[in-house]
Amino acid sequence: MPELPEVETISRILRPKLMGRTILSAQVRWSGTIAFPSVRTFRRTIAGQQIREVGRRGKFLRLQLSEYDLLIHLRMSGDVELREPNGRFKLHDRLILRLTARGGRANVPGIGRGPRNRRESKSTLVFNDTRKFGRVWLTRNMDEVLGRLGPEPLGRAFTADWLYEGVHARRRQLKPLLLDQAFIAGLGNIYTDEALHLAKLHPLKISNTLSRAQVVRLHDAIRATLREGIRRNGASIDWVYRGGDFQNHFRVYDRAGQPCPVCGTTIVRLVVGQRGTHICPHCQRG
DNA sequence: CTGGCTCCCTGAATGC
DNA sequence: TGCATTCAGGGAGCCA
Repeated sequence: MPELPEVETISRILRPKLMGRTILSAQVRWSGTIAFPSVRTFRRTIAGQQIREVGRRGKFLRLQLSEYDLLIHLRMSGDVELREPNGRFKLHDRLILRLTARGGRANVPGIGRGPRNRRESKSTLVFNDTRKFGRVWLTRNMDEVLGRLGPEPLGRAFTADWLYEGVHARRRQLKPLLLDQAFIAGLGNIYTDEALHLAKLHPLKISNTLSRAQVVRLHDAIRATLREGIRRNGASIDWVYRGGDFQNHFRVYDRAGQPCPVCGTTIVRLVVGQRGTHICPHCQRG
């Protein structure tokens, strides 16, 4: 399931391929995909928009367009890929954007100028999402979608001091707090379990009981885990395959019954905040 | 403020 | 073998 490192990987792959291209038209194959605006308005508005920048905020993929932002949340099973148009769909394709060739000029009916150039190598940007949880927004004011997100854990604002203040301003179980996108943006189930194990902290520990040293460990662990995830191009599990390798280096996630890489104790799976949670009962004592 | 629960949805795993 | 049931998971929304 795409978390910060997976979305970052997708963003880095797409960025050089998409920059400067213009969206010719949109085909919405499942209307529920479009969170905002209406499908009708979405289709009309996005045509003719040029892709100016590709980036990420939390787990959102962001395509900065001429006048709008296209925000994509992959949730569980979403994937975005550039595909050469062959007229065929894949199962679970939800949204298809027709693009000009790299550096190509817009040729939108009613907007573009000049005759259609059939030799142009056009592409399609496809949002494929098995479980239909993913959503897409097209907005002039992205803060309406992203405004409540917490800081980027790999950004400058995310310091050990900030984290200490944050966990002590609340009284919450550690894991649900780390998963709360309004607290920190980008952590999901995998990286939270991995970071807590690296920091030797129990997921049920109450946030405002953390010592200074524990907060520093947690801060370092979050950053180290996310950086390793990005370095390995994310984790490739479920139906989303990105060529990532991090799934082969999990310390605890999805490893119940197997030995802890640190101490050899058998890893246990429990449920915390309705989420499957994996810990080493020796390294992460409550 | 906090946590628990449900819902959305599909495919893999499990049960009979 | 085949059909039915269960479960996972990100985030919104609801309730206590």
